[in-house]
Amino acid sequence: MPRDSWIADLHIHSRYSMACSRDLELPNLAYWSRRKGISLLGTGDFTHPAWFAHLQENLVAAEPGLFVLGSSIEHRLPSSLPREPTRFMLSVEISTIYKRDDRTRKVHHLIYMPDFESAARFRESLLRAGCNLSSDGRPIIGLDSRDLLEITLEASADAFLVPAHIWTPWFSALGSKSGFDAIAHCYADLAEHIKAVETGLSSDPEMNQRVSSLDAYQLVSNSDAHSPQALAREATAFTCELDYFAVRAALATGVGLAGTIEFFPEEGKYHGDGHRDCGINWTPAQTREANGICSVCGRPVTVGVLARVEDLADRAQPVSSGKSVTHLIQLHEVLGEIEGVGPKSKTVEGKVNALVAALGPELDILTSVPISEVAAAGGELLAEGVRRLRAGKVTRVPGYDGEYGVIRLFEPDELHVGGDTLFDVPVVEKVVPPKRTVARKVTAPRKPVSAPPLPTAASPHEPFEPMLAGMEEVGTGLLDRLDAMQRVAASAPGGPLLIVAGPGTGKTRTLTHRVAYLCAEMNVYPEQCLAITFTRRAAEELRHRLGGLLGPVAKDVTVSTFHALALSLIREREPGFEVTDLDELMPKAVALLRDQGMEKRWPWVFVDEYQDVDPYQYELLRLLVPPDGNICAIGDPDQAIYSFRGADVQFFLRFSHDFTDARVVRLTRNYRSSAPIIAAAVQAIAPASLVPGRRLDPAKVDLEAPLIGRYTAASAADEAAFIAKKIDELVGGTSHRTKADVRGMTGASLSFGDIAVLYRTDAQAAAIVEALSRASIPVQKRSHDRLRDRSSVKAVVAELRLDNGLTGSISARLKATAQKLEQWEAADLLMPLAQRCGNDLERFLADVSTGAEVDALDPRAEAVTLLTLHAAKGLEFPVVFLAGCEDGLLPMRFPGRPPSEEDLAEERRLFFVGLTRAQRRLFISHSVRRMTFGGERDARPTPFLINIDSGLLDELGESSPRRPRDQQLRLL
DNA sequence: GAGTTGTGCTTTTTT
DNA sequence: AGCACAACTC
Repeated sequence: MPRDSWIADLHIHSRYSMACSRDLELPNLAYWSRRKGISLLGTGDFTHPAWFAHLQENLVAAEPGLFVLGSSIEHRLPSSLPREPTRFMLSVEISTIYKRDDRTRKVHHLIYMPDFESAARFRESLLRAGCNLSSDGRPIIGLDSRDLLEITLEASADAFLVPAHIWTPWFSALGSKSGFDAIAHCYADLAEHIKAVETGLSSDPEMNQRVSSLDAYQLVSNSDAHSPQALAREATAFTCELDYFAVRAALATGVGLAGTIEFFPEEGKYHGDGHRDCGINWTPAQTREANGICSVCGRPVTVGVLARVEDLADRAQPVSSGKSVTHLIQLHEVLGEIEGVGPKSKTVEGKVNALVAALGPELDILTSVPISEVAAAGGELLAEGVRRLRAGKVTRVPGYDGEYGVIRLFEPDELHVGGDTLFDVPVVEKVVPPKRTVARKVTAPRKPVSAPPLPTAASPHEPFEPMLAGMEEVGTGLLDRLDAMQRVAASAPGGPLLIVAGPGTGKTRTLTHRVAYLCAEMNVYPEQCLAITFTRRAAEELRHRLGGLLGPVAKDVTVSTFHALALSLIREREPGFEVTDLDELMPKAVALLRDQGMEKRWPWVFVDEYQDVDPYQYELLRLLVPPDGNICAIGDPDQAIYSFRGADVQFFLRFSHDFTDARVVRLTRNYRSSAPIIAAAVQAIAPASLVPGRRLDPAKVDLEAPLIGRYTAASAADEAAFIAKKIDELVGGTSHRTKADVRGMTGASLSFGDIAVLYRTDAQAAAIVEALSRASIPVQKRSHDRLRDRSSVKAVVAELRLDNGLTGSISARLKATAQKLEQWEAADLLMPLAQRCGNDLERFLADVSTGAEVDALDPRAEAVTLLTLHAAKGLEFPVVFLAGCEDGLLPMRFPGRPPSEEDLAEERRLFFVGLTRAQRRLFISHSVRRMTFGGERDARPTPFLINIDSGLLDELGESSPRRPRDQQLRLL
């Protein structure tokens, strides 16, 4: 290292991070930095609320963008150390877990902020995106890396991001398990903002310099310390000014960046390949020879950093950047080896203290203190050890599969008492091939590596649907992509048509293809078609998919919710009608149509979810369609779950009676779920099915399909803990390495967004949110949050529209309105849109009303979805947890009020809906005790389980011990 | 005004 | 069930 350089360690953690020492508080960090010889330390963990407060309380501003400890720690330090206080820089490591291109990605990032205000903005953006920052100092969030970078850059123009330990297999940008093949892929269109990468403990610059795509980046090293003692075990040396902006510039250009202090890469936990549990420790060549399969357990070995580097390397030899590289092992490890005791022992601690008091900072002792002085203070053996260390003459046993490697300075017999043989034993030379570095003077910034164009995270990955070129051109093959019964339904002639579509049988697909078929091949005009749904979401989905099939003419099809349709019919007859009570809309529309005669504008009417129509909606349909008219109703009576708000499944069941000569088509081929899930669902609904001869046939045949997991919990908290643990396994571990559960996941992998937890009542959510948050698993309760967001946005917009006294740009008016209503979050959300609209209020109002605009402004983090069974209808997830499957909860029972047969049947349908949301994995859980109706009581599993063949269920453990009462009964 | 009786509670979408 | 609250009665 150049003499005038200073040392920075810009990746550490606080006491609030998982598996980190409780001693990680600012005074201790300052103390240990001084002992180690660090001038600049990252604070780590600034997104954590408690640590953020601790930082604000204890730090005072120093050089631009840097801070120092407000209180003095000089009294704790020996006088041998320079009296310069340690500077701090706001830093945090963030773990992103998300899905891109159908693969789960887990990438760690280091983020730096120049001031507390920017850091606070950054925290708020993450909170707004739905991230949980409280349970771990290193938060796990469901955002795409690219989106995280965007949020970073938005928080401050001076903020920057450095990909962390880029080679580790499980959690990094280039990791073999869940990363990318180039840094640029990871950050997509924002990749140019990445200037430096952290090489991590298991790789050193030489290894990185065999990968030409990394030439574009400065290489930095940090300790990733989980305890104060580990500070500066790796570090970066600078020669620039000691301030945030100079450091940022040095990391961007290399000017002022002197080099790095490194582990011998073999010491890293993931350097080599192997299996820790099987005792297999292989070189990449050995792994290749064994085809990657562990000779002990037969499973693929964990492929380490060295192999990954070789995979991506496009040079046989490294091309040096000219930066200094210093390989070290820590002083306490050197002393531990010499003394024959543990590196964390009291003996070693005492020796280190004495050496620091005599010679100064640990790093100086290891790198620059004259050997004679080391010998004088620490003895000949230590001096020889340090001499060998500085010469790189060490023995290396590589680390693998999470096991640290071992670096030794001496052979065991050299350390025997007597010491005579010490200098006679040949020293083991470096194992790595001699380097042939090419000197390079220029460190000017280079162009980032070119990467193939990537879909950005913002663009949804919609399934490809070919577009019909035009109305006149017959869409040959339009129906080719349907199965036999879907085709029968889609191409049926006019007249009443009822499609009984079981879950996952392609209901929307069939409906959209029918519309497209009629328009493209049967001379039906799109404007003659009316498609009615219950929810805006369903309407949007229908519109979108029709657009994909029909192209531009799709917009001529009227797609509307029942309520929107009612409103427009009323407005045509009573211009200027304002929206009063939502419940009034349907009756009023029906009354008007009844008085004024049938509405004949749409000769072709399509109704989604027909099993959920209520008497008014039914009446409206009768007024839109004559008994022999072209009505196509689609739905599934076994999914009728809305009787509590007036829906009546009888309308579905008597369709053929209401509409003459109705054709009935049944869709039974299920494309959604695995065979065991489908079998269980059919068995569960059978006793109360409203579909004669109910059947569902799995389209996928997978003999490996996992069974349905069943868990008996001791309490609601235990059930929630089970769900949290299982989710951690399913995503292959969130922080520490968990035993991954990859069953049923051929060719794909899982992330948080693929997982849903369903329950009967909203009250159940609290325990689950609590357990998942504690496990750092991001969660979102659907609908609730969104509704709140949307309503506050609406309030702001309504106020903005009303207040004519306000003048100036929309953004200025928005600001004023936000102040008035104290709706800061909503205003923040709308601000970019407002700025785009300038002074055009109409455009602003129109854009807001589409809703999609608002959604697009709010990049939501991927998260496990929590929702009620009712809210889950129409959705599907690769993994579903069905929680609280207990008698009394599902089916819901009110004490003292026995449920009617019809009530029970609807609860059973709710269970059926829940089961059929799952694609690949389904977990059913119930607790033996549960709080209900103000008291905790015993609970039995839902009686609906009785109908499911026990061979389909996989008992995942009974956490509750047999109750004492039962044991006593046995004894009697 | 104090005391009594009755009701609802879960699920939730729609301009 | 068991509580909160509204609508009764005296």
